[in-house]
Amino acid sequence: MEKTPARLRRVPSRLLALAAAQADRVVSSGLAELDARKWHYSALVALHESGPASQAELSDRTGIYRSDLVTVINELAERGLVARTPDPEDRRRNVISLTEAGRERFVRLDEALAAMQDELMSPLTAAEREQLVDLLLKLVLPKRP
Amino acid sequence: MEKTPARLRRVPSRLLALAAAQADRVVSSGLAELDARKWHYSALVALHESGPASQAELSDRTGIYRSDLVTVINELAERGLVARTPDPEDRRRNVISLTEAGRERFVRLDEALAAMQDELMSPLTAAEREQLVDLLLKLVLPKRP
DNA sequence: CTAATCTCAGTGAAACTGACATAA
DNA sequence: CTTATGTCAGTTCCACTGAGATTA
Repeated sequence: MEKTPARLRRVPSRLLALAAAQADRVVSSGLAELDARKWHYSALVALHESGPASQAELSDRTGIYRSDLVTVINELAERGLVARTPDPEDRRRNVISLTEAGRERFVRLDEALAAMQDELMSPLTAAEREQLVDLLLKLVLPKRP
Repeated sequence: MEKTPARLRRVPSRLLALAAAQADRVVSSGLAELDARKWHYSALVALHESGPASQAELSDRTGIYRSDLVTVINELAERGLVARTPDPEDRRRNVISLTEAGRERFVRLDEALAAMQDELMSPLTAAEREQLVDLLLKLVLPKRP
């Protein structure tokens, strides 16, 4: 990958893919050491921030597909981090809620995640990091008419 | 994905993943309409810019794994865009070279790719696009002491 | 002997899609 | 009737590993 053709070097989509892959490696391997995965963290954050929710609602909040969410919740429940209880008001639904262990887990993962972000952003100054985040947000956010 | 938890909203690794996925969708689907894939383009660029090469060398220049490169070259050769000829000087090697059709193809894809980059960077001004590219390069480039 | 090159087979994860039973 | 929910099965693609055959 060293003699990258000049024409490719500044292609945005390629740079985004490279940077994302790099970031993903750091984060995924960091979380793996803690017996967790990205989606575990996403789900825990959503539950921590907005409280118990149905799986469909969680899917909305995290961007995880409903079908994949089943597995994530299974894994979190196995570890005793969330509880899955039927919703008495709508018997199609499960209500997913954080357990006490889940709350502690969230704090632990949150710290670890912050450290990983620092690590992978280390080539940038604080101002540059903010710039990058702002630019990415502009790219990612749905356009407003 | 609308009520994203505040804590997740500005996490760099997440934003990179989202932006990269978005870019990848645009580019992949755009190339698919032209019966091509990202790697096809990468290989064609490398060949166009630095001339014929062994597969190992191409792997270095494009970042495509040697094992995956086999398939890419197969696909390009099927379409008559590259020629795979044994290297007389080292009979372990294949020399991959662009055909005339490959050169034309490259030009076509190059134009299409540029248009797609414009499309996906459309939320940003020209200055912002440069900023973003520079920041990503800093993130991605191997550190020099 | 070892090392490099190409090839093939296969793994593991991510990002989907489709279909189904149950219940509203 | 239709729609929503949770679940399961399965597809496609990517990034990567490992091993074997050939040749240096």
